[in-house]
Amino acid sequence: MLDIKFIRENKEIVQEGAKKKRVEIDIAKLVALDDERLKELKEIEDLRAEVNKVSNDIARDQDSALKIQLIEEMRAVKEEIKKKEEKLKTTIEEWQKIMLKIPNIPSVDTPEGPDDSGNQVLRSWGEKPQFSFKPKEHYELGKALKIIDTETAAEVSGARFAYLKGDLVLMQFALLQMCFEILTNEETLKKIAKEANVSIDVSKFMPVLPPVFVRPVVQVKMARFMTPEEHYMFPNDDLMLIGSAEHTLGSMHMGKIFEERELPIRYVGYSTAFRREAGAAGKDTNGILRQHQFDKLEMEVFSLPENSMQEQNFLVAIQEYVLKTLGLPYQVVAVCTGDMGFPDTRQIDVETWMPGQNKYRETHSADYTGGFQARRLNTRVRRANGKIEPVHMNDATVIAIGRALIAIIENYQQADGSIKIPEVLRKYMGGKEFIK
RNA sequence: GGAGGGUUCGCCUAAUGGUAUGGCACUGGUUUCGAAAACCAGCGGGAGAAAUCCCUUACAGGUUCAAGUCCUGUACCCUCCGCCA
Repeated sequence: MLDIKFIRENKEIVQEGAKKKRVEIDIAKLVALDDERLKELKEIEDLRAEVNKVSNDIARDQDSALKIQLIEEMRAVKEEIKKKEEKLKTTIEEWQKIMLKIPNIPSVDTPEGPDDSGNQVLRSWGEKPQFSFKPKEHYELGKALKIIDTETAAEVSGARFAYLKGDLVLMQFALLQMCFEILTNEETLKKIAKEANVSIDVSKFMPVLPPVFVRPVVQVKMARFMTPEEHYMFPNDDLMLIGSAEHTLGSMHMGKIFEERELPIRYVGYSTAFRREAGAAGKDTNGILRQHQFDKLEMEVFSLPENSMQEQNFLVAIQEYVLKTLGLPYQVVAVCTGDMGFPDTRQIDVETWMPGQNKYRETHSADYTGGFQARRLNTRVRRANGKIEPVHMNDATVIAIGRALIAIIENYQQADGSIKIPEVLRKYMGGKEFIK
């Protein structure tokens, strides 16, 4: 949610931002409603002030005749307040409906475009591996090696589920181990920040295992409830499954006011993500690229507004470091206005090279939402000068297991169909060199 | 799932239905060579240039001129029972 004051003072910017994001909004109507809201609020507050004052008089007053008269009067005033409150409630409801539909404004360096065709490659890293044979896709290799079984999963659970088996399972935990070591080592983080030219204080990340269920009202505050049909809903329990650890990490500090010196706060959370993939019918149906269920390690950072853009750069640098460590070629992409998330002001994706598909595929995302989510969550910071404002929030993938495994399988495949295990992972896998 | 108890500032805590108390911690200041101690001030949120006003005792309603306090519902926490990895 944007600040209503900001909206009132920057109508054109807000309108233009929404247009770039391909979202339709009616600012004029919102402002008119807001005028109404403020007027009604003022009237009610004045009446309340009167009641408060007179009630005090009643408590003090000795003259019982006067008392009875005042009580009579206040009864009438109370009726009036009630009526006005009814009206205000309707006004606020309508006001809120529009407010929730106003997207965050794209940063100035966000490229403009209608959809993912407008995304801009910022840089790329790594040599694409050369093969003396035609590289295969992950699901062919995975099936032959008996480490990915989608057929059994289809019978048991349906499409877009999989059994991961054997060494691939060990590799998942190896990846997690490796990433946790990076994110909890201050020296490594300092090195990453320095190389990326990021000038913020780095500290360790606090590891978290968050709940995978979330209340829908909280999801609304995270601005991740724009498309309810993409989530698994449990109406009997008023719960839904999270689509990312972000949803229960970002909401950890609802209603909290941080002191300036407490920030930044950095979390790394591990959870399973659940997605219905509604509207993705027929897309990426083979293998484990697009699953209803996958595990993911996610970073969530609460920071001061002036540091938060740097913070996003830091998070992207970490993503790049992870991929470099694994020896996987990638490109960093500035996601354009028409493709970026509703609450994002700047979105950076990292796409990793997938030789089997002969293209880059999204493996990481870094969402900078500014104070947009924080305003809805009411997560704020008290500055040194006493002023209170929303914190800024960043959320970014460390590693999405399914897609990382695909990248490793396809990049490290051998002529005989085996998979060479990246050296950095071997120490977590009993020293093994190949999956075969 | 059943029974009972609870929820007031970061922590603790007070409040015959009469308009949220005090302490600790914290922040700033005085003092000090510096610190500790002591003393002074601030310390739930919002609007406002300010005066001031409104809101705030888990949340949502209700009764009342007036609700932390009475009533109803919900959430969460604790204890015990049941079930359970």
